Amino acid sequence: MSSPTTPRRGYHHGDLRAELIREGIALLAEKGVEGFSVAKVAVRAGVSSAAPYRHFPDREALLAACAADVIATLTEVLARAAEEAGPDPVDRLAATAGAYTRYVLDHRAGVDLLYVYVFKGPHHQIVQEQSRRFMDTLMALASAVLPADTSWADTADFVYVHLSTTHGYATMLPRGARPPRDTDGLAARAATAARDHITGYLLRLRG
Amino acid sequence: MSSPTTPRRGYHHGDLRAELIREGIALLAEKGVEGFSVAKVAVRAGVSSAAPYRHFPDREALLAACAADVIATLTEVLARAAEEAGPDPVDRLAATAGAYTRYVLDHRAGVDLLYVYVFKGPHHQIVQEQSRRFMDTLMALASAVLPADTSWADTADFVYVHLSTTHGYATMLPRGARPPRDTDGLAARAATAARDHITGYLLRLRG
DNA sequence: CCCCGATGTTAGAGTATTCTTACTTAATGT
DNA sequence: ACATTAAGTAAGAATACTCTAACATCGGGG
Repeated sequence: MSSPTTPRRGYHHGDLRAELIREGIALLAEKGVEGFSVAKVAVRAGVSSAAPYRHFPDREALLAACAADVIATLTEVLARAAEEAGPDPVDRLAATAGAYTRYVLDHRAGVDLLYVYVFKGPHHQIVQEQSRRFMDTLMALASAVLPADTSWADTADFVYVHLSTTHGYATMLPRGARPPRDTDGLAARAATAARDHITGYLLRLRG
Repeated sequence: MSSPTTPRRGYHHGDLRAELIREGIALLAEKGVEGFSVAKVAVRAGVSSAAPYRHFPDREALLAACAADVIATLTEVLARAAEEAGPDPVDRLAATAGAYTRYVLDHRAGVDLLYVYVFKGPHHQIVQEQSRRFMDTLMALASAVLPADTSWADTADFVYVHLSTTHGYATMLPRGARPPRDTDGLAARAATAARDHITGYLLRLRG
C-alpha cells in the first residue's frame, strides 16, 4: 500500500498530518471556508508553507481530509449520545439531535464545510465514505423507531428529515439576531423538535 | 438621500447594478462562495473589472447585496405560496416548506451564502434587514397555526424549527449520493415533513 | 450650447495564494 | 557506521484578486 500512515517521521513534529487537519478545522471555525488557505494552516501548525504538500497533494485534499475528519467525529459523537440515552428507540434518536446541535455550536464552520463546499476531484471519495458511515449510523437508529416493514427508501427519507431538522436548528439559530449561547438549552430544544417530528410522522403512518 | 437608485446611467448599460447582483448570484450558484470574485462577476456582466466599484464600495458589499436579494426573493416566493395554498393555516405554512425547497433546488448556492458567509462590516445591515422581513412573514403564518396565547419566543422557536426542517431537507438531499432531480416530489415531501412537525408540536402542547 | 457629474475604461500597485524545485536533516535498518 | 529515504526548509514562479488612479464619454440642466 502507498498508505501515508507509515510511522516514519521528520525531524520536528510528532504527527504533522494530524496536526494540519486539526489546525485546518480550527481555521475553518474561525474564518470560514473563504478564509481557509494552506499557508495559514501551515503557520498555525508552526511549519513552513511548503510542508503541508508533503502530506497532501493539494489544497483540496487537505480540505477534504478536514471534512472527513469532522464527519467521522460527528458520527462518533452521535453514536455515543444514542448509547447513553438508554434503551428506548425514540429517546436514542432524539438524543442524536441534541448531540448534533451541541457539536455544531462548538464547531460551526467545520460543519458548514460539509454542506457547502463542493468537492470535485478524487478527494470527494473519502468525504463520501465518511458520509455513508454517518448515514448508516442514523439509519440503524431510525429503523428501531419505525415499523419493521418500513422500506429502505422511507427510512432514508425519515432520517434525512430528522437530520435536516437538527442541522437547521443548530445552524440557523446562532445566525439570528440574538446570539443565544445557551448550548444546553438549545440542544434540549433540538431534541424536543426531533421528538415532535417523530411523533407526527408515526401518527401519520397510523392514519 | 444618497440613494444609489438614481436613474442616471452610464453610456453602456441599462442597469448595471442590478445586472451585477444577478450575475453575482448566478456565479455563486455555479462556483459557490469560494469561487466568487468581483472580477468574475464583472466579466459575466460584460464590463471591466473596475466597473463594479462604481456601485459597490467593496467586494463584501456586492456579496451582501446578492444575499439580501436572495432573501427578498425568497420572502416573496414563500408569501405567494402561502397565499395560493388556501385558507387553512396549516396548509399555508406547509406550503412554504414546499416553495422553499423548490426555490433552493433551483438556486442552491445563493442560499448557501445566507447561511454560511459571515458578514462583518456595515454590509451586515441590509442582510439582517431582509432577514427580519423574511422572519416576519413566517412568524405571521405560524401565529395562525399556534394557539392564540403562544408567546413570541415560542412562536419564534417554532418557526425556526419549521424553517430548519425545510432548509435542511432542501439542501441535504441534493448533496447525498444519489442526485434526485424530482423537484416536485421533493417539494411535496418537504411539505409533508413540515406537516409532521406541526402535528407533533401541537400534539405535545395539548398533552 | 456647454459644463458637470455619474458611470464607464485602462493600467497597475500591492498582496495573497498555490504549488514547484532544490537543498537539508534526522531516523531507521542492516 | 552509513546509505536511504521520509519529511522538513527556503526561495520563488505563476497566477489571481482587490482596489486605486487617472482618463473618457454620455446625458441632462442651466
